Amino acid sequence: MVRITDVARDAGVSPSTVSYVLSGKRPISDETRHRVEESVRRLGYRPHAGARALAGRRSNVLALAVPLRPGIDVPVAMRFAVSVVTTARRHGHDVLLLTQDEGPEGLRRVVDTAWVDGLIVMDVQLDDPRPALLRGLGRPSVLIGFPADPEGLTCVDLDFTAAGEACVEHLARLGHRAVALVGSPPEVYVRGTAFAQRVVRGFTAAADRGRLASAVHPCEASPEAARAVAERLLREQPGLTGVVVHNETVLEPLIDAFEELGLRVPADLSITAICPDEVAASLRVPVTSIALPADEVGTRAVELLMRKLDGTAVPEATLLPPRMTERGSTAPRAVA
Amino acid sequence: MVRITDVARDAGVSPSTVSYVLSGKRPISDETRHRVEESVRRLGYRPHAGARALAGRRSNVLALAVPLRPGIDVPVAMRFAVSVVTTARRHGHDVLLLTQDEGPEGLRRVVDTAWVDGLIVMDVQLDDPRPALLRGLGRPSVLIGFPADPEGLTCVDLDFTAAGEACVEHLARLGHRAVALVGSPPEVYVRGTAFAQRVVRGFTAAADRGRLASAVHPCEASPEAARAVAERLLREQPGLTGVVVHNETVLEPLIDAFEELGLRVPADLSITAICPDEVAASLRVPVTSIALPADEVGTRAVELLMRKLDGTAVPEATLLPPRMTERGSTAPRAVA
DNA sequence: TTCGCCAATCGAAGCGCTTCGACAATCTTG
DNA sequence: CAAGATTGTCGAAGCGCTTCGATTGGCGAA
Repeated sequence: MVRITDVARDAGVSPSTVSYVLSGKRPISDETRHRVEESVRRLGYRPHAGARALAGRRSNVLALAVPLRPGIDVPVAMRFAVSVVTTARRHGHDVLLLTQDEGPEGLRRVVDTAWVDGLIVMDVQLDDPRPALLRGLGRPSVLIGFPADPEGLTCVDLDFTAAGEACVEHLARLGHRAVALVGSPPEVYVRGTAFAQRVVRGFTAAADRGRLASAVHPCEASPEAARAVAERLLREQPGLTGVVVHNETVLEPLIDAFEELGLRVPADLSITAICPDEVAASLRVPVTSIALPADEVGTRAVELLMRKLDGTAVPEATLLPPRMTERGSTAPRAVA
Repeated sequence: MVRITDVARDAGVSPSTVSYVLSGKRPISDETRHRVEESVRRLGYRPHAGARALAGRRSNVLALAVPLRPGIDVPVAMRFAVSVVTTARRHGHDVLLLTQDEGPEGLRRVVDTAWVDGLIVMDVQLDDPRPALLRGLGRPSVLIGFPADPEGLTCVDLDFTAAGEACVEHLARLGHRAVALVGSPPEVYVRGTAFAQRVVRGFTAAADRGRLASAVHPCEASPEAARAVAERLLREQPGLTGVVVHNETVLEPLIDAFEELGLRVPADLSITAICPDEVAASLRVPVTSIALPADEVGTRAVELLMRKLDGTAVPEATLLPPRMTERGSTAPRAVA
């Protein structure tokens, strides 16, 4: 193993000079710097991470807590993780992978042992125990998703309110005058993630603003429930021509139900969804949708964390703007 | 932060005694040990990971290189990663996540900086540049999958030969006398992963042994290719009643094609596959299949690595036995 | 010419831990 | 009952790096 003293001897300088060349924390003359850099290259010197962490009080490692719970969209989670790793590397950091099954204790452990400089916690739920822990941990952290009380934390997520709005506005622009939201199962609104409510809020606000008739229907994750909701929608809202779906599992059965009830998509009924692109694109009728921008969320989370590590103040909430992909499940309202 | 000297003072012993209590590397009297353990608990002492890595020349961290390349089954890869982390934790190790985009250099970096004690590399291909690198790295490593030349390396994978055999034997047991293998796209056999060939070998060997008529057909990953293969099979092998599919993307179109050609599954034709359980189970006709046992592969990889870290010799190749899940796509051969 | 100043570099002191050799104290054994 | 072996503990020396204060030499100002 090549040590800093080996480089120093090779370059004819002291170890501290080598350190300063590498860190740039003190001015070094061009000539010396070049000589040191050349020695580093030639000897293939790589600072010992443990020694560096010990002396410098910085490990250049981030912890990433990934979710396991059922209901998680695995490819999305993975894309997110990859973008975190990639961005962290660009900032000279490595990523320690934590899974849920060690529980919140795992977070405390990697902080207490000084393994990590900061933490990124994915899939934060409304009733999550981790935010409270993070507040007391004394290390910078960034959350993906919003807990019940985001006070004093840094959170990143898709702007679900804006997503709900964007769906309605898209339909309104196409001339639709009566819209409905098919949402998540009822229990999600009670104790689940905050984003469900935010979609409802955006949906309703945009509909009211545009003077569209609107209705919201939670929906269980079963084909039967989808069928029931479809029938109910047509019964209760006769002029309905636009539907927003925020429940990927019922998307397909819902479309089937509508077509069996005699409505063609998009000729008679326009549908937009908030769901992963893969789901929207792989349906029999590809659906115009807004996806969770996993790459962007990951990148932003790391960048926010880096700024916190630098001591810079960052906003508590970062909401990423929704981006809609049109896929042909929406069309201008047919004039009767 | 609580240091080892704090614990030592609290327990009335020297720091080295605390260290020996924690590591168990020297005998300590019961009485002293209990006093130290009590102090550790009360003060919430957690050894500084960097200091430990520096002094002990062991970081207790593993690197896990996850694949990104298209064609990877993400949920399977994720389950694998999770099982690696979980098992590593059980052995007191953490896991550093490496992605492909830093290239093989990333492996060298984490080894040179002494971040990791060992490496686990997923998704090893026949022409992979990493095995050569690993050989020269001077740290224990375990590969998932087999490179062209596994000499001197430790590799784990599903026993694809046995999987091919198991499929044929299952069909033979049901009375089928003529079977065909629909395999991966031709290019996979040329420069892809080694497992494709191994399936063919097992398939052929078992068929010959059981005196079944057999044929092997590579197949492109398109519905049209599936259709073409289906037609060709029926034309060239008139008595065919059993098909083994090792190509998840054409599984569905293939079944459609057979049914359109007038063959019912499983009444007229039995089908078994080697593919992820999710794929096999979610088809219109759930398919009897053999899956890659992701959890088991991950666990085994870590355990092998731990043994190498302990200096124990381990086998170069570990082949996990296939496990078949019956799902109703296979039936006894109808007697004409 | 002398003084102070700044830039560039060095030396030494730690960071918190493990480990090695030493040393009492206790226990065997002939 | 002395000599040696064993057991339990301590002190000190690092592990490889960063960082702080000190030092040096060259400079312009007095």
